[in-house]
Amino acid sequence: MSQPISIKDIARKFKCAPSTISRALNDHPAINIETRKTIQEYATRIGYQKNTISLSLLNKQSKTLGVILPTMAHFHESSMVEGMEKILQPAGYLLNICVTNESHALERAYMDRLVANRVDAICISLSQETYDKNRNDHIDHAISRALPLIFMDRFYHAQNLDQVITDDYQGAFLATEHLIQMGCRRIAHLHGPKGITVSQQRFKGYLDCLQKYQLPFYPELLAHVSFSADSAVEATMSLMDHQPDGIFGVNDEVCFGAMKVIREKNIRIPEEIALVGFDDIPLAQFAYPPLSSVSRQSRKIGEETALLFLAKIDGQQENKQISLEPQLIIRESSKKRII
Amino acid sequence: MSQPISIKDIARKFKCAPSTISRALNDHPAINIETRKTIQEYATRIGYQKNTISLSLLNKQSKTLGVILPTMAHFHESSMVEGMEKILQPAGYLLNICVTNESHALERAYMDRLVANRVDAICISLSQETYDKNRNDHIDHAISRALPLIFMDRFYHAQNLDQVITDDYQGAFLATEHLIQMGCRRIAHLHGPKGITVSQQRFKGYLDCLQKYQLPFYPELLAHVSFSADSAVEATMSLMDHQPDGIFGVNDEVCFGAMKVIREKNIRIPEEIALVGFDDIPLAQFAYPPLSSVSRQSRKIGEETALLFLAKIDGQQENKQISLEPQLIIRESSKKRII
DNA sequence: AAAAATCATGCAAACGTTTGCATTCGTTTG
DNA sequence: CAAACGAATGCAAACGTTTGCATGATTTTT
Repeated sequence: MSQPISIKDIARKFKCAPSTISRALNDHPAINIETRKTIQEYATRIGYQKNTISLSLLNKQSKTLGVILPTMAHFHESSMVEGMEKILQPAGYLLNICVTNESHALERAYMDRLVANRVDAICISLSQETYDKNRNDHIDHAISRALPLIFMDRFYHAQNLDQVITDDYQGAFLATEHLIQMGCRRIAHLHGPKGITVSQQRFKGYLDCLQKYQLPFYPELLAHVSFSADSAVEATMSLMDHQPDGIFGVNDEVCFGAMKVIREKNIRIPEEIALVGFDDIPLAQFAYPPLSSVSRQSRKIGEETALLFLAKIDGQQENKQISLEPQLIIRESSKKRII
Repeated sequence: MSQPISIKDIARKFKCAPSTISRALNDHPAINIETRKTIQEYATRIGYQKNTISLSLLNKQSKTLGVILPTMAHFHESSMVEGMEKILQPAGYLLNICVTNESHALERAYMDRLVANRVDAICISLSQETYDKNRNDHIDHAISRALPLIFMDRFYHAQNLDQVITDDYQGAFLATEHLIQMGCRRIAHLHGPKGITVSQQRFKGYLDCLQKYQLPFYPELLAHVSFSADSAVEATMSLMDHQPDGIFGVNDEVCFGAMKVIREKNIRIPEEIALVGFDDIPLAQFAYPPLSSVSRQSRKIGEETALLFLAKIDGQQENKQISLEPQLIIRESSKKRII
């Protein structure tokens, strides 16, 4: 494997100092304009490519961001990444993307690696295990080394840190309220994985909304699922024994699972059971019937995170908490009456 | 922002040479066992983290892979990434993920940046524009600098390069054959974006299968879509004028779009029109009716790509072309008769 | 007691690039 | 003619780590 060409190689060719080559390539006015041209031409011709590693070492910045995500399988996460790239590519940043698979150990390992790699910041969506075990040493560690750390998507309890999240509580409240307004009185909830803040917040929004409208909360109308459609099948079956007239799902995928079960039981949607999901994935409107959902502007979370980072390295001192407003998108799956 | 602690800082503390610290931290037997322990303890206590950048510079390897993708929005791509991570994380590699949005210019820019960053290899899924414009200089350039380059998912015409792809042709053939065996005689095809090899291969598989079974190809039963469900709506409407009795979609999303149109026209699936998609996304089985699809083992593409890379840096010389066998998953959407 | 072996540590170069401060010219100015 | 100036280039240090070789100190062997 041939070594890449370095500035020193070029210097040897021109019988001059590496500093001259460096300046010539950077169009430094101190270098004779003719010399500059000649060197630049030669460099492009032989395909010289600057070694950014040495630059990172020198300037103590890698122009790279670490991104730690629990998973990438859902539309939500990949949209966030796309949003980040959209802002950060023009700014010259690369992304180191790490998928923890909700494992605390992996999250830790990746965190260490990113720190060792001297990324300019870490954007993290905490893993479920980190919540469960409540082990935050790696987080505190990162904070203590003054490495910009931005919590993305999933809330971290500590006050006053940089966070970009959606108001899940508000979104869940909107969804539940809508079902109530459509006439539902026995609203079931497909509850996300325990311990995950996202699940808890959505459950809380659902609960508080029931209370506001003085509807009782029936524990038998609660079923736990993971975030997959698959997991919703069994959960929904168990719900069916208790005659719900509406279902609020922790995300759209589980609603797809629920709808399948409901259809197979020949129960009509939305007449007998209305449904609202969360995330507004692109396929939501192609469900049968089209699925109402709460959009949380996944792409925008990524964009805002990127912008927050840029502001931060631009000298902005105070930490910022950005909460994006969710939007209720109403489709057939919840239209029990004309609105 | 406090500077991270370096080996030199520790050396100063212990009034010894940096080399001693380095060896101590790496558990080098030449260093007194007691000294080693003391230094290691001190290092962990003050939170020393090795600077991998300097190591990369020294060892001429960054332990990082560049991954260039046209998009991340689909299950297929994020699964590939997850597959890569699964293999590469234990091997100590990080991923630099770049989304080109199918733009040639961005692909070029990212390529340069990754080369400048001295990634150990680049895994690329070519952008549509690169195919369209047939501009491969950046590719040839990378190849000429002996940087391991692995084509992932999308085929590159040059022979004898490293490639990990699915046999799209074969998958399309299987899907079409299945529709024929189910009794379809007027099979429409929702053709993917022009110029993309994936689209072309699937179209070719469809065509050749029709021919094998001596069925005529009706140009009016061809409609072009992007990869989104949305784009399939209009396309399917236009098809409906020509009474297809089966549809083979370039991916699952477009089939969701098609199914919505068909349902709204009160045409029965699969009795009047049978459908088969491609990718076998997790929601396919939750379509109404459950969608038959060709699985292309997205995750496995990522895993194989990672393994190919590992073999490569392990000294394997010859290039390898890996083609993964697609699998037809039969569900309700195509079951016109009992099988 | 001298030679040899063992142990622990230090020196310095290397990786590729940038940059403040010389240095070496040749030219202009008083 | 000397002093000052300007242009073009070179020197060397710096970033953080590793590693072959040398050095010095102690112990073992003959």
